Amino acid sequence: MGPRQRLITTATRLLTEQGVEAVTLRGIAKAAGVSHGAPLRHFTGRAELLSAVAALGFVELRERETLLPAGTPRQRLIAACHSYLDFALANPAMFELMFRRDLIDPEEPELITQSSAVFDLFAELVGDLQTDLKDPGWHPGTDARLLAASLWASLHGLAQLWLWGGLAGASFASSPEMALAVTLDAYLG
Amino acid sequence: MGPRQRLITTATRLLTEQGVEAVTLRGIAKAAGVSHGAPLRHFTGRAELLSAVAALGFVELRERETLLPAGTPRQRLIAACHSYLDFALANPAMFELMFRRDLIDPEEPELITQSSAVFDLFAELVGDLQTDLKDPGWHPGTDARLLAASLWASLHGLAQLWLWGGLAGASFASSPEMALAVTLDAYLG
DNA sequence: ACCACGAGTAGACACCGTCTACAAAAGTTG
DNA sequence: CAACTTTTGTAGACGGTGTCTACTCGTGGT
Repeated sequence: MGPRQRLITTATRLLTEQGVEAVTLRGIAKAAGVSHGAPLRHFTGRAELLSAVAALGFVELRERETLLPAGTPRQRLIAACHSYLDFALANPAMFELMFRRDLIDPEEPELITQSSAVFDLFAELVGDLQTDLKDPGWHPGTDARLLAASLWASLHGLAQLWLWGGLAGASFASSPEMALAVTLDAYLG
Repeated sequence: MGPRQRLITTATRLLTEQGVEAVTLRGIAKAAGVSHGAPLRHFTGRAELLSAVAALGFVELRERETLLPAGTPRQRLIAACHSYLDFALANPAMFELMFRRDLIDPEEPELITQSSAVFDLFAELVGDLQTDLKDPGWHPGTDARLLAASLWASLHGLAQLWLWGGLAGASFASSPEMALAVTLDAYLG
């Protein structure tokens, strides 16, 4: 494992263990046992390193959505929605980093590739349900990618607001599962 | 206007003009024409100042949702949803600050008060539609606040993902209005 | 006259990201 | 083998940031 990869894994560990505030360039260098300037030999700056970390987050998210249990298109889409929320709740720091424009570089090709792959997979599940013969009439007129974007945004907002904490005491009980059920009922009910 | 209020308005101006990255304690002090340490005479730290700014953001958001045109409960709820998205798109920096836990103090009483007020108002609109006699059968069994939280999360995710930019090229056309229409159709269709 | 207090200043400290000059190690090539 | 190049790492510096402390300067009250 080259030094570049070692820095990425060290940063990932630091991120999940100590949160997004701890992922500082000097902190990563210290945790990796190198001097504070060493990371800049392998990355043009902090944004590039953290972009690589965030890209791994999207990879992990996609793996979750790939390993869904078999079932009807409807069951698989519902499982994918749960997966998204589960991922965000299980990896709050990574989830935050993945959408923090000030920490990562949105133009990074690897990041665009991996995030697009997640969305494409999700849109595919939506399309599968739309064209399922045994489940007809589900949003027949709307573009699958537009529908997927809308549904994904709902899940994303749920995860974001839950992690934000503002709605915790106000509305949900002890987990966003209840609200997710309402959301899924609205789209799939 | 006391010095505390002047610092808040200066910070707000700096935020909307130059983005969330520009809202630094020293930058605010310079923009206000005082020395770099002066703000700490009126705020315990940066988080308290920015929390006051974010609280104003929630106040402005609530004003938007209060000044909705008259109409049926259904029309008013739809207008409120558009208002939320409009606010986020019109004030992207403020919207980002309002949900950045690392910049504000989520425990700040004023912040909790104002954000709760927005949610309460939104939940009231949801409740009005639920009990509207001319529009029966809309999610009759679910708690109004839970339903409001789910719907709000959908709007929030839409705004967040749009401002993030990842879905722009991928799915929406040139504005999130299309996706919002899909979302509203799912909940209210 | 005194003094307490609100408000501001200047300097220091510990971080941070980034840049530069330098050194060592590793691989490549004559 | 020797010389050279590339990779990798180091140490220091610079400007920026949030926060703390000591000090100053009015202003109003007793």
